[in-house]
Amino acid sequence: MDSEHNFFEKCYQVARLIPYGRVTSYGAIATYLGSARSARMVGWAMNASKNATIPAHRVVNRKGLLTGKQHFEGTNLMQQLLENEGVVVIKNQIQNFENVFWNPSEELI
DNA sequence: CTCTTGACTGAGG
DNA sequence: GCCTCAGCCAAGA
Repeated sequence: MDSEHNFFEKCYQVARLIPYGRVTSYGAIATYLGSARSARMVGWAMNASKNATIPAHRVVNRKGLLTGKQHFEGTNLMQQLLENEGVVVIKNQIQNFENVFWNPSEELI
């Protein structure tokens, strides 16, 4: 119902498709969904994703900054999760961001 | 219906 | 490179 192909559902699906040890940006997801200007909606969807099993910690802003870490438990849980996957994070900033960046519009078909 | 908020992004100074 | 402003779209009060 309800539009199984909602913006929300799409966000969730893409988020689930993010490979292990990779990260992407809100804008990249929004662009892949066809709404490049709706990056905020992606983040907002992620907020609602708390009730779903989604690796939201793999989604950061275009700078590779963990802007959403504040929404996780604790203050460095998001960083811990990323480092656990091999992603180097220093002070909420993903190191070697270009290398771990995963673009759904390019790598996903 | 109107106003505010928000896990964003790009352009301008 | 950093700070600020404007655009964007959806949900809640």
